[in-house]
Amino acid sequence: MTMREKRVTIEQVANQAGVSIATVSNYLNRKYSSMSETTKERIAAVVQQLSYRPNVLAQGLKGNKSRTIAVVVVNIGYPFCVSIIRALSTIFAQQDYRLLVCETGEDGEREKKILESLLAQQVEAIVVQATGENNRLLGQIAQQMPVVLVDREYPVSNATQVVTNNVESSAALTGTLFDTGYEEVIYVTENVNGVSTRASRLAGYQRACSEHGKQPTLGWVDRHQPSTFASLVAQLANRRATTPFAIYTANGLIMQELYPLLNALGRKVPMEMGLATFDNPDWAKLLTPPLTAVSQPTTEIGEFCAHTIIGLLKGENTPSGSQKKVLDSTVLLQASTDLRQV
Amino acid sequence: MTMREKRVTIEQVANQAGVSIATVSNYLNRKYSSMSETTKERIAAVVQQLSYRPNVLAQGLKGNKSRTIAVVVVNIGYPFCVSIIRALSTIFAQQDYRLLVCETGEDGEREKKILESLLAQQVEAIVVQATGENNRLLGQIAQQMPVVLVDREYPVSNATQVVTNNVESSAALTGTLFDTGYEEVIYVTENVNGVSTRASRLAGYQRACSEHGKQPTLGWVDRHQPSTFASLVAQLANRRATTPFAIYTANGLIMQELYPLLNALGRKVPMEMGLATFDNPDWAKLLTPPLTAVSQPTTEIGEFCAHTIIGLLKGENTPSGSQKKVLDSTVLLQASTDLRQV
DNA sequence: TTGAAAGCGCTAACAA
DNA sequence: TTGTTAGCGCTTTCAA
Repeated sequence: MTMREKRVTIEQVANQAGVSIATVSNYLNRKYSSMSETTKERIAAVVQQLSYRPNVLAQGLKGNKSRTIAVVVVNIGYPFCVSIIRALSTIFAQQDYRLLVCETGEDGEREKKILESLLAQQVEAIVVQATGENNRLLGQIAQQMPVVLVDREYPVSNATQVVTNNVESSAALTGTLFDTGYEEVIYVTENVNGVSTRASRLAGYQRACSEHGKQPTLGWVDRHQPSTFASLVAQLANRRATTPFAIYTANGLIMQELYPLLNALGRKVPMEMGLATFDNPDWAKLLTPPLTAVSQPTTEIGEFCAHTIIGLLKGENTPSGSQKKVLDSTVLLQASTDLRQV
Repeated sequence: MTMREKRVTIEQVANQAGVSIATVSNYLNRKYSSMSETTKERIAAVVQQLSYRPNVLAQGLKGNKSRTIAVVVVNIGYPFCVSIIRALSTIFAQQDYRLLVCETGEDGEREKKILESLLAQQVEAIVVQATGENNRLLGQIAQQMPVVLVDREYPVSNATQVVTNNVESSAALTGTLFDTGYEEVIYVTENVNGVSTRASRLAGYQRACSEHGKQPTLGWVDRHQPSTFASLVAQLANRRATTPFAIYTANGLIMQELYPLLNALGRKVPMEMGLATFDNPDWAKLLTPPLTAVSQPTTEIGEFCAHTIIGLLKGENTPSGSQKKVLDSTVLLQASTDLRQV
């Protein structure tokens, strides 16, 4: 490939159209207020012919506007993140904003690097599913541009928060499991580790337990250590098969790991063992029986973030202090926790 | 939030450090060849103190380098695309390149807009899972920067192609199903519609049929029209249960839609009905029984694209003409097509 | 109705 | 070893 063929510039357009650079610029920015039809047409023709496109970098340098928004998530592959990214991408594309996608891998250092790089990149706003290790930095950034914390809550001044009602929906699911007839609900989670969603879901579970006069039972796993799953399941294997219990996992990824192992136990679902998970991965309805889940309104979350930012960006009205939006998840009961069935 | 606080510029750093702008620039670009320790230290201190970060837009304007790569996929949510994006993102992040993610939704017009916008954005390279409707435009772009066509093959001059051996792996899977003992393999696909992967997988299926002296049976569905799935399954319901047949879907998304309907038929899998799919979605192993699948080396594909681009970008050695790389998929046999089992 | 000219923040010759 | 200067391509006053 023959690289670096000189790109067409506004100057060439101006020359060829026989007008000044400024006039072309005005034309491009639709400042037609007073511009002869002939000029317009002439410029249009040349733009067409040269297939000229203004250099976004140059435009940005002048006005400090990059027309770029960044989204920073823990893992680009998580269904939750994918869904958020899709929503943002769709809306921003319509508004002629570009979307920069970054991934922290739950690593605070990496997150810091990313945020600094975004600053250098002159992005106009940031949506971030934060690790919680850079709250101060995020606060500073939020003084310069819109920052939206999504999914996880942290004390960051000037940032907008968009979260779901984790405590309530977790409690609702747990309560339903007890009401359905499970004597015991075993909650399987990762180390909370400062992550607000994990803390909230756990709290919701615990609240429901105490409300139902039940003892909480926790199973701890680490997704990066398969042995933690194995030993949890080994414990379960030793149980008497008399009282039916339910397994409730704190997110879909845990269930994804755990499920094959649970299956190998040979316990009948849902009669001997109920199965439920937070998150509603697209495979939940493919399992036999289909899996009870808490479905988060991911598309709405993404859309809300996008609209918030667009609002902030055009209306220069700057709502000081932090805003917080809570969206509601839905409990989807399926056969995997239905004790009434045959 | 108090927007638009003046950002720190190189000039302020220079002033405060008592040196010239050029010296700061040299320092930033590690052109230490001859620079006194004191100067270095002084600049370092000021950079630190002001937490200065060079404006990427300005840097880019000068050298026409945006340090941005774009990836254009059909759908950000498809597991195949997610996997590619992740690989690209990881590698480019390491090299301090940013990744712009765009989505065409299989729409040629939208793809065209995106490509033009990327051109304006001065991206340095493009990875694209193309629709096939902008081959000429892609060819032109490929004269200015590296263009990698991924997944789908089209006649685009100067572009690198990265694909998998769709024909062979599809034939291999089909052949295995026949060998296993299924009298008939029903291939379920979407309209080929000019998409090379669909054509190849279909061709592979047909080849295997003829090699085994079997009649091909095609089921056509449209993912945007649920009724097509329903009517396909209705046909299957009328079959006598005597001869075992297998269903082989052209991709994971089709299987995802089809599976619940097939399940409702009540046919025993794998004895009365075998199930297999192209793609290896992460839920394949969660089904009962686990699903036979053709696993594409998505991570390798992404990595190959990334390395190709990085090579092209630094080594200005310009390999003229198109290159083509074929990576091999793997057939993963699971219980869903295992007729030997009890 | 149009154009000249001054930057935006940075890099890279070339001088000193 | 460091500084001066001329742009990169565009927007935006301010004049003409």
